[in-house]
Amino acid sequence: MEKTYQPGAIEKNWYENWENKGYFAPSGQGEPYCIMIPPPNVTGSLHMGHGFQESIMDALIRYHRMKGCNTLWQVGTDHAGIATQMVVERLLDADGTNRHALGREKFIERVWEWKEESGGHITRQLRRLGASPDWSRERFTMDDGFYEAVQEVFIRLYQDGLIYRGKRLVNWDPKLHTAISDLEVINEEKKGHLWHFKYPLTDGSGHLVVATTRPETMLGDTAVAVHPDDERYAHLIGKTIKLPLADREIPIIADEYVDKDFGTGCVKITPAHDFNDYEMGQRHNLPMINIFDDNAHLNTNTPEAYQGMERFAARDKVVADLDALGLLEKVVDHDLKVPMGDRSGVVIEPYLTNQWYVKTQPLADEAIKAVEGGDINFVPKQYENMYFSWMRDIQDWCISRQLWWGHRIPAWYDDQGNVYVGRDEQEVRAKHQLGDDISLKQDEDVLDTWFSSGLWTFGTLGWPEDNDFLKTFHPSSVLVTGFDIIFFWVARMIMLTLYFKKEVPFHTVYVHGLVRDSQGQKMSKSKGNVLDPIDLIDGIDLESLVSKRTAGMMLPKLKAKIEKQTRKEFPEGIASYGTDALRYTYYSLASTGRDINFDVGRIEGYRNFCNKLWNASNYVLMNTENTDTGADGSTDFELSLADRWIISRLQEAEKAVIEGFTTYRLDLASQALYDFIWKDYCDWYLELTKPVLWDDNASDARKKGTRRTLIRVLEATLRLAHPLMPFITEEIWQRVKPLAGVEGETIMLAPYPQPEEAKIDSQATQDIEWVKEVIVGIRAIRGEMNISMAKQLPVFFKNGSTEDKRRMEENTQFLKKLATLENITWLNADEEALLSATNLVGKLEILVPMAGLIDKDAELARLDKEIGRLEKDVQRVEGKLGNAKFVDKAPEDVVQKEKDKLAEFKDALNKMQDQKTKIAAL
RNA sequence: AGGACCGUAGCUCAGUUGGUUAGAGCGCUACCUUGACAUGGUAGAGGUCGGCGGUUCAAAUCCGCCCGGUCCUACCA
Repeated sequence: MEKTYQPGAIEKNWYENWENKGYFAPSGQGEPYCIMIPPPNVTGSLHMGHGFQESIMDALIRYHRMKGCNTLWQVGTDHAGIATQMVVERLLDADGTNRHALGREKFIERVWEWKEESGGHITRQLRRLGASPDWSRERFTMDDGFYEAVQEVFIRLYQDGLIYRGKRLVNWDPKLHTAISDLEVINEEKKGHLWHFKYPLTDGSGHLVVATTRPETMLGDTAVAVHPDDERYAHLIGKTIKLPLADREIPIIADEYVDKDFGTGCVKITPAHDFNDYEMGQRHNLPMINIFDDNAHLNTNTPEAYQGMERFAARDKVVADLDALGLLEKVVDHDLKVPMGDRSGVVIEPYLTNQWYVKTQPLADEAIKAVEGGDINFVPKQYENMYFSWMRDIQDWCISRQLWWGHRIPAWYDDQGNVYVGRDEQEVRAKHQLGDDISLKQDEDVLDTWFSSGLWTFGTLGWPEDNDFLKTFHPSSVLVTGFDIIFFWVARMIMLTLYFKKEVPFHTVYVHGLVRDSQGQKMSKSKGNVLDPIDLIDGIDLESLVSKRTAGMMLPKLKAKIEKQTRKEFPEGIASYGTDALRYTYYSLASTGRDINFDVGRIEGYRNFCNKLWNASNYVLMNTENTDTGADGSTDFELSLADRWIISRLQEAEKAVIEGFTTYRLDLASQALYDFIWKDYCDWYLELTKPVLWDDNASDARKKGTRRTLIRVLEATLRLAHPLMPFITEEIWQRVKPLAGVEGETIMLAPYPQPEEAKIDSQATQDIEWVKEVIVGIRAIRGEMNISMAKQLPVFFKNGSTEDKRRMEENTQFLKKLATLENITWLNADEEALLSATNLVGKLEILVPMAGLIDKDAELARLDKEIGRLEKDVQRVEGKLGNAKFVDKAPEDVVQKEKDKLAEFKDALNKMQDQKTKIAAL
């Protein structure tokens, strides 16, 4: 084996081997276990959040596969309507053309071309993470088969009266020229103004003052509203306003929505350009005057002077014009939230358009019941509240998008504007007896991408066709996802799946946190704090990292800042840590749904952990290869105390890791495994094997027992660790398996370890704990007295029990080797010891003679420290026991424990004080 | 405004149904190249568990209030 662990050298080979051999496919046997990947955006590349999510899924999948489940991990990507269309439009732009010049058909061809070239990027990266999905079943939301499912769902929902078309106010993106959902609108806090305008009353009796943050919309005002109980304005209700500039007469109405205490208490109402005003407009039957075109430029419903103006230019002009008329009362600074398009970054307009909607209430009712009734469980549980609160206040879902890339809506219109929904034009004609003389035109719009991803769990399995895969793997077992798409996706999957499949899409939703940088900042390109998981795996030099982080940066100032920050944080660039270390870091931080702050210091620690495992395995192989390890099943071996102990500890480690998997606490699983490998197996057990293997007098049976245990515990540990660190465990396991008497082509398909109660040996555990305490006690004296580890010491044991004596006799060789002892002498009660430095293991005194080794003052200082500590302990416990209430009310065993403790502390204190007296008298 | 989550060592994080001396990794200090590993070993320093109250024999843990942070939802035009 290589002297140090070299991840790059093994990962690629093993991955190709696994994939080529088809190990990722379901076995066809055992209990079904299925995860559907949340389809990453096809335009995307793998970021830290994906890395985290995929690593979690892969661990769960590998764990269940090894447990013998019929395991399917279905992978795929999402066509991402807006994002993909934007990417390709940018390419066209660079070529000096655009989609309109190309035409719809050619444009879509171009998108497909692009998808073929670039769409594999993210799946290639997924492979680098060691992900083990069934690649043969990879799906894309625009696949033919999937399209059938999407179409079917649309048609059935339409037939069932759950899809309708309507003219409503939507979130309009004036740059992308499409409706977008509420969830794609980000409300940003902005500093703005509140303009106060005087609106003259028609009867000439004066004016009232309205306040607005959006002056340009006044051109579309169709009322002014006041609160019905507002005495200041009661006399105005029913009168009318002469709307300036637009020169229209509009009513003054009363509505409880108005807040008397805000601004002047008078609100201008623009039903076509504000969601609240829209509702008020409906309540009062107000006309809706749309003042914008698709670009949010002013249209012909506005006075000629404004027509064609861009919305913000129009704002300035409205303000100036009103000011010129003496109608601008004042302008005050005002903080407000501005709706911004998530993708386009421009201000979103509430805009009246014809759109398709899903009537969500009936679907939501069922979806709520599924979670309330426990058919679906969220982990952690608190996310259920988030889900409920959204579901209970759900709005109808606008599913049409004015894009070209996506699932085109299967609806046709005749010249009269009648709409016909069906699979294709022929079907529509046949069904509605429309002759060839009637021209039909398909709806230009496509469906919201989330409409198709809502069918992901069953659509990917071949629905509407009813096949074996669908029967076996649906509902899926668990959905692993971030909380940020619970509304976008999780909720919609639950609604649509319940409606069409009459069953839930998944039983458990495991919600993980967001990956942030080590400071808790969100990773973003503009902050320049993005880490690429692949760079953590392969490493990257500083210059490449800097140019990567600043690529495409337009602002020189920002670019310089990011460069500086990057050079400071990674002066040496990023080292190559390997996939397993990256994955382990994710797991160690994957506690209950909270965000994780990714600190490069952690990954370095886990790279070291991989190296530790590598080198420990090297030691094991060196000592077992070409020897008899009992691989043939022979039983002529004998287990040492250390062997029994490590086997026992292995059972407990297995329990803890399995517990971590079943409760989705991969941080606890990884911690338990880490501690077992490093602290139990490497720090103690490997050291404890040396006195046996290197002892010429040890029996063959005992040596064989030790070698057998070394290799078998390692073999089981590798299987235990495999779901978390697939590559290194496979590499080592291949060498270990013949020596452990294990068959199998790959660790991936080897059985997962099962703890056996019978192998838990508390006697061995207690004995080894004693051995460890003795060794640590001696080392502590050595460490504090600056005695070299190389110096062999004589030690004396005094005041020990018969149990101590037995343990000493049985473990002399362990103690001598691990504490570097010259000899151990047991002193009977009546024997006087040499003047010594002392440590206690229970009542047993461990004595290291001072002669020539230990300075009197140093030992006195050490004793003082120890005595001080014990005095505090005694004081604390005495205080507790002196409290009558504690003694009366606390449970018996707790009180007894305190009493035992006190006795122990007092005994230790006495012994230490005696020592001090003796040494001080010197 | 409402809600959720978080605040534990210099940093990143664990801490189960309240009950040993509150733990880990990184970093730090001292010593050590000993025959798996310096990506290592041994020993050690470092915490009034955000603050104040309360419940309890006993609170990092349960309850209330406050402070600080993150996020979500809804927003007053």
